[in-house]
Parts: sequence; C-alpha cells; structure tokens
Amino acid sequence: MDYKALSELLFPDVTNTPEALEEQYPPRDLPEGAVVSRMGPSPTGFVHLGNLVQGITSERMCHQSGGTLFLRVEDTDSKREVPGAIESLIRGLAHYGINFDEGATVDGEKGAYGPYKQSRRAHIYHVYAKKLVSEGKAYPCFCTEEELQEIHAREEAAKENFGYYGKYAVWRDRPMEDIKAALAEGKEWVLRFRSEGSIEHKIKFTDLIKGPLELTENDIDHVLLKSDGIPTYHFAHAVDDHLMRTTHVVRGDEWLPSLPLHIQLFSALGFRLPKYLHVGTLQKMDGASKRKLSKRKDPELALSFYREQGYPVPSVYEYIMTILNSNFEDWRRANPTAPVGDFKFSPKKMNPAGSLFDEDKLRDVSKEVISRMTAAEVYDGVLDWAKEYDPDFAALLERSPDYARAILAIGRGGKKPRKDFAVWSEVKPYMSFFYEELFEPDYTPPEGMTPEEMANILRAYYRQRMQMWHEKHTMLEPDGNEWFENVKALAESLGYCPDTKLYRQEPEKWKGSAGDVSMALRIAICGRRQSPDMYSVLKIMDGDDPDVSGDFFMGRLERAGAALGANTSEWNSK
RNA sequence: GGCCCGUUGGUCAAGCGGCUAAGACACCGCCCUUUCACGGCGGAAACAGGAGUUCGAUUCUCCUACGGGUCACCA
Repeated sequence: MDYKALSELLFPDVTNTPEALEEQYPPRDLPEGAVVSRMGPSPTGFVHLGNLVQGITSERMCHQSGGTLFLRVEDTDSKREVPGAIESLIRGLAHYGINFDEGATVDGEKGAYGPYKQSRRAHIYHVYAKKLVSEGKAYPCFCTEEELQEIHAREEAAKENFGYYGKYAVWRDRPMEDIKAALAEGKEWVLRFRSEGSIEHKIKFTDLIKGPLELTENDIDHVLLKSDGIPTYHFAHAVDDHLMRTTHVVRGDEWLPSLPLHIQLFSALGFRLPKYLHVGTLQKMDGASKRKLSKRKDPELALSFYREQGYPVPSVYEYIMTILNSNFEDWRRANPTAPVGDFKFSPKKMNPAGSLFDEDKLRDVSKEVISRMTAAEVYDGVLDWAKEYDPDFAALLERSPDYARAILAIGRGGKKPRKDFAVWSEVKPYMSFFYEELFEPDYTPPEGMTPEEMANILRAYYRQRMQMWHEKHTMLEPDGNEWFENVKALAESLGYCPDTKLYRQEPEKWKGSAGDVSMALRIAICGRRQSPDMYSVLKIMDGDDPDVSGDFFMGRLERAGAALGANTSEWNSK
C-alpha cells in the first residue's frame, strides 16, 4: 500500500507541514517549572461546579508557577452547541476570579497560539491527519452508521468487547482500489487511527493526582476526523495541546478510560506527552446512593444557583478549596485574613476519589467568610445580590447606606465576630426590624409575664428615658454598661432582681430578673425575642439617620404598649 | 459484560508498617451570656470483608463485596 499516495488522495488541498506549524507555534519562553494549562469547555450548557473545580485547579497550577492559563473552546460538535454558552462561561469564571491569560474572549480572542476555537482549526488538524495517513497510522473508513451498529450487535452476540478493532475493523487493510471506488461513489468517510495496541499489554502511567496507574492498552481504531472533517476530542486534544504547548492537562477523571488512546496518539504524532491531573468528579446523594452530579438533573450544580441563593463568591471559592486541598482549612485557620491566593495549592493534596457535595459545609464556610468581611463589604455584597433578587430591599439599603452599614457593623470585627448569615438572602430577616417597612412585630410577652406587666415595664422605661431627656438632653447613655446599669436599676425598682446569678439562687424573692426586663424591651423594640446586643441596636435607633429620625425607639415603646392594651397617652403625664 | 478508578465516623478528611486512628461540618450535653449569634469544654460516631507478607498491618499484595466512571462520527 502506498500511504503517501493515499494521503494525497484524501487530503489533496493540504500543503502545510507539521514542521511549519512547529515553527509557527514555538515552545513558550517561560521560566523553569511554569505550568501551561487550559480549560477546554464545550459550549453546550451552563457553567457548573465541575467547571469551577477544574478551573480553580488549572488556574492555581498556572498562576502559582508563573505560567499561562488559556481558554480553548471545544466546539467540535455543532449539533450540541448552545448559543451564548461561551460568553456565560467566561463571565461566570471571571466572577470567581478565574481569568485567562490568552484564548477565547467574549468578543474574539487573544494570544499567539490560536485560533482558540476548535471549529476554526480544521486546516491545522488536517496537516497532522495527512501526516498520519502518509505514515500508515491512519486510514479512511466508509462504514455507515447501520454497518457500525451491526458490528456492535455481532460483538454483543459473540460476547466480545465492543468497538472497531481487529477483525471488526473492516476498512483497516482495504486495498487502494476499494478506497478509490468508495470515494468515487461519493461515500462519506471518517479517518480512523490504526491502533498498534493490544489488550494483552498493560501500560504504566503516573497521574499527578491519582498517582501510579496501570492501564490496559487501547486496541480500538478510534475515529480521528468525523465525516465533516472536524476532529473528535481525542485528536484535537493531542494536536492542540501540543501546538499550544500545554504542560499540564487538568480534566475530569471520566477521561481516564481514554487515556491509553491519548498516549498512543501523542506517540504516533511524535509529540511529548503532557502531565495529567485527573480530578475526581463531584458526587451527590441520590436517595441512598451516591452519583455523579448531573447537569440535567441537579440544579444545584449550576453556578447560577449559588448566585441566586446569595452565596458570596469567596464562600463558594473557599468551599471548593476545602474540597480540593485537604490542608486548606488548616491554612485558613492559621491565616484568617490572608488572601486566598497566598495558599500553596498542591495537586498532591487532592483527593483521588470524587467528593460528595455538602451544602452544610458550604454554609459553615460561608458564615466564616462573611464574618471576616467589614460592614462595608457586607453591605456591598447584600446590595449587589438584592438589586437582582430583591429590589425592594435593595431600595431600602440604598436609601441610607450609612444606616445599613451601621446595622451590619454590630458585632463585627474582633476575636469573636457574629456569624448570623451564610447567604445574602438571610440578611433581610436579620435586620428587618430596623425598617418600618419590614417591621412585623410579635409582642408576645416573655415566658410567665402578663401583657399588663410587660406594658408596665415599657411605661417605666419610657418614663426613665423622658426624665433622662429632661436632665441630660439625651435618650441614651453614652456607653453600654451604663445603659444596662440603668436597666438594672429600673428592674429593681419594679421588683426584679438586678443580678441574674442572685436571682437563680432565690427566684421566689423576685418577680424575675433584669434579663426579663431587658427581654420585654427587646420584644417591644425589635418585635421579636432574638436580636443582636440591645444597646447597639438602641444606639443606631437613637442616631440622626433619616430612617430613624425623631423618637424612633420611643415610638416603638408606645406602639408595643398600645398593642398590649396600655393607655400610652398617660405615659407622658406625671 | 469488558476496562479503569475508588472504599477511614452521617458528610469532608488526616494517616503513608508500630498512634488511646487527627481535625472540620452536622448532631447531643455542659459552660459563658440580659436574648440571639459567637466562643469554650465534653460526648456519641470510622479503617467494607477475607486471606497472605511481616515480630507487627488502616497503611504492602491478592481475592470478594460494594460504589463510581467509561465503552459514539459527544465532549
């Protein structure tokens, strides 16, 4: 068989040579140890957690080593392409801090190793296809889909392995005349790889995540070029990652089974094999069993899900880091304020198996992340989220930013910051009582206290405030301790024990403790039983912000008093 | 069915021939505390099973079981 002639017959228009391409795409001039990697998404759907897991891994590997990360769009299957998918992918990843040094962009591409869309690289693949044919390493196959199905059926009946190999590889050694005849008939053909492998042989391989592996050699003559002349993933992977000078391939471990083919391909093409990192896929619980997260079945796989829920970007990022690198949490505890980029990411620390996605853990990480933010950062985060998902709340936040920030600053900073929310959507209920528009009070008195008694406490407190106003022209003590001292004094005058410990020893001697009085105030002012520190709350309500101008908390006392059946108009009189 | 990968508490996970088998989340109890949210202390909870190698196996080898992945002109 004259392979050279065959290659001319199949690719008459291809005149470029591998050598010329080598020159056009020279090895990159990068420091020793710099990692060059890529993301190769197919534009077939939404951005999901898997993309992010793989993306973060590649990104860290590259940028931590002073290397290059690029984006290559693997759009070799036009049938499945979804319009706009590339753009949403790029934006989604950028949102999570994954930025590409080169490759496809929203409005084109940048970099010297393009084109970065596989659909525009046909001329390049054909150069290598022609070379393989001329060397007898690839051949045309004219089987129709029906014939292929028939082969599969025969294999099944004979209990043999599936695939196009050995005696089932019917076009593998056809004479030139047959090929010419088929071509003359105008039959469609694909280009197949002539595998020299045998399933009797094992190959040793070391994956950077999974460690040493023993795989069975590939003996199947896989398709390299589809009948439309566009390559399959396998062929494109070999050609592209070689010409784009990829040093490390990061991909899901569902690719492991085709690794033997890829190894053969690189070898047949005379390319140096890159390093591989096969990342375990994220699992989820489905009833009683685990399974791979599926794009179709699991909405929580989409990154947009976390956005809607209101998980801050760094929360999701750090959660994924805890899954990816088992020592990340320890590092974070030791370096609570360091930027995530300072963490030394290591493929050796990656779990070789797939992890179960755990939203409880995500929530915990997120609370931690938010607790480390400043009030201003929290404000910006909530506002951003609310603008999109709760415009009414966004309007409230924007009406008086300083007021909102002051509220969010309660209990923030210091050694033991509050951890009230994991997602932005929880902020609104948390701070709702600060806004008249959102205030939905429940004036049920504290345990064991009658409405009359509670109203009585409110009246006493109200009067204490009025007196303070007359004497000092202020409604609120300058500091929290002093404030609580006054609450205790008031409590005692009403027959409540000022000291909680004392009260516990002899509860029968008192109506209750200062805590009960404080709780009555809390319920009146916040309309609920839980709130952050009362003095901090009052401090904000006593401010001069337009949102609380006037006697804001005094008004709250009166309103509660009225709701409890008191005649509040007499509160002002002697 | 073939091939491959995996299997430590409910979940995530340290461990790399000798340990009372870390830690985190969730759960439970106690403490702190004027409520809540934190924080502190403590508890329950695991090496899938069986052979072998070894003085000694969670750790190495083999077998079985289970889980997952993959067997397209999809990536």
